[in-house]
Amino acid sequence: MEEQLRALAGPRRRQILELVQDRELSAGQIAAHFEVTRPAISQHLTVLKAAGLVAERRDGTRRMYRANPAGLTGLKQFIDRFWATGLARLKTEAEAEAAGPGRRQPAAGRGA
Amino acid sequence: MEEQLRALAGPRRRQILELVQDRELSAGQIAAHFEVTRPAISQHLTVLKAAGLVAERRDGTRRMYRANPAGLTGLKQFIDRFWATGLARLKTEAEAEAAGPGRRQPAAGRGA
DNA sequence: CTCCTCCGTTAGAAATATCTTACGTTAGAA
DNA sequence: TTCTAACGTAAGATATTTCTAACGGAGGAG
Repeated sequence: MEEQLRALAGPRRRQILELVQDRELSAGQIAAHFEVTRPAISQHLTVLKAAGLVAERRDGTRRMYRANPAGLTGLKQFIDRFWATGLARLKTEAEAEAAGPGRRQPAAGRGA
Repeated sequence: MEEQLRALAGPRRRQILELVQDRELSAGQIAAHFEVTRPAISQHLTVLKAAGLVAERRDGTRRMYRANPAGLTGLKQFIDRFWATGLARLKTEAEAEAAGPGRRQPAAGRGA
């Protein structure tokens, strides 16, 4: 998950990912969308591939890339878990607040 | 979202986030869990706070921190959207494959 | 008031990321 | 084979990140 976060942290790589999200493009086609040099894009593609966020397919002398949603599995789980835990805590606190801001021992929690 | 991704990309900051996910801790208590110096932790907390991933509360001379799940909203949406789009594409391709690997014009899609 | 604790901020060193230029490799056309 | 197109890789410059050491301010105890 470390690799995926670091890969996504770069804005250029997120843009690349958007490009190949719903279509397959060659390295050259991807590079044509940006103002940086082609080797720079190639390096970004290497990082994305290492993180499992894009899949590579060879077609003669070209290399075709497309997004690989499965590579996001770990990160998605991390965020979902965090999100769920946080919401649960907020809910608990809201209930405690509703039960009585001054009380110290609200009547052993029956939610809603 | 840029800020949140860069904040999460550092392993140390993810560990901090885990620590304050379900309890509130002071800066000093957080620092005590790591082997780096206290100012380093303070800087990480500044980054996390700027990204909206933690909330700060003052208690006398101390500063208490806890995770703020709402700060993940944008990133969660980004990942969920990406995930959904990718799964939809995979599903479409699987159906096309099932309809006939050699065919060029499968009989206008009736799913499953 | 003085003293002490807790913490953020600054300055600077070391590691890392991102880009450009130059080069090497592979696949197909002539 | 020779030539060309499409890419990846290596080397090096510059910017950014992450840490440590030193310092400064705010809040309570005596």
